[in-house]
Amino acid sequence: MSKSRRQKEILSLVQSDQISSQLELSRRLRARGTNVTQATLSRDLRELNLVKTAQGYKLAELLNRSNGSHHHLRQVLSQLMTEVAAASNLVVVKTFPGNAPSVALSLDNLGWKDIVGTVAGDDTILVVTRDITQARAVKKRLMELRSP
Amino acid sequence: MSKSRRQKEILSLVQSDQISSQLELSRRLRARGTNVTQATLSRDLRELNLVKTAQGYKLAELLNRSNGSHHHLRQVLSQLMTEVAAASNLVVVKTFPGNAPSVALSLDNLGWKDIVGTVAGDDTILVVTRDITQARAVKKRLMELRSP
DNA sequence: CGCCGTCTCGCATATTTATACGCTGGAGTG
DNA sequence: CACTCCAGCGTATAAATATGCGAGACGGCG
Repeated sequence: MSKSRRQKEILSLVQSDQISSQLELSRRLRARGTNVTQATLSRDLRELNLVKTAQGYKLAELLNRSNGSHHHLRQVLSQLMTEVAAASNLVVVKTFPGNAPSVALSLDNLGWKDIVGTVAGDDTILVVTRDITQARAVKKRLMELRSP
Repeated sequence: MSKSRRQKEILSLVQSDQISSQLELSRRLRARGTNVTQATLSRDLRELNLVKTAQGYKLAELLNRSNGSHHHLRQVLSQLMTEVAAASNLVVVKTFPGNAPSVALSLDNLGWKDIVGTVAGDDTILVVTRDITQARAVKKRLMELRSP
């Protein structure tokens, strides 16, 4: 069985089931008639850009969609935000240097309907809402997020 | 030093430098005055949702952006696409069952300017282009991608 | 105060992953 | 054909990661 065929099987296995070790993957493949050692799988996984997560191996390209568990977003947010202020219909979020882009992405992913969009610099994010009231509401919720 | 302070340091370290093992992370933290064992880091990394990639530990939420190396996208595409056909201004891409969403995402990420957008079902993707000519061109390039 | 219950963490170790090395088979070349 | 290369892989093992267990810290609560 060719390398490419094997890698296809790996991708489809990994996407249908939760595989959490290379040994397990090796067993599953054997059950399907493909016989490889863990060493080869280690190499395959790197080539396919699969990463190990708490929920098994995942395609790195897909991690955002499949897995946007809010818990982690909040975890990240609470760790990286340093200040939150409202100004007119904007909320200004300060972060540790360099982390604004990550935090902004997390904010986007929260899916809050009163967040119209975000713009991130290096350590500052502008969160755009529709009006002053929404800006205050967002600020409030972000503050609560910081110290649960 | 509190757990939360330590986790903040981990996030910022991991985002500024390339850290590829927990031992290395432990050393870097020690240099900054934070002293922890590998075991604790293993737990921290899971809580922070950091995954190990060939380029070091990365925030799972960010993997798309930081790391969209086209090589891997193409690898994924070539593995999962089974058929490509053009129809009017659309390109119809067939994939292995269940893989259409992944492939569609990869197609989006290619950044081809003649791809207006994609819609994915379970094993079929509609790729929308502006006209017949673009559809043919996209089809051609996708076919080449499949067998290099 | 004394007695839980809960967190957090280190230690030791089990488990998992990566890799150095060497073999093999097929492609390309003269 | 004979020869060289090299991708691909297994074996053995090194390296890295996860975890069972218990200790200490801290906050209620009677």
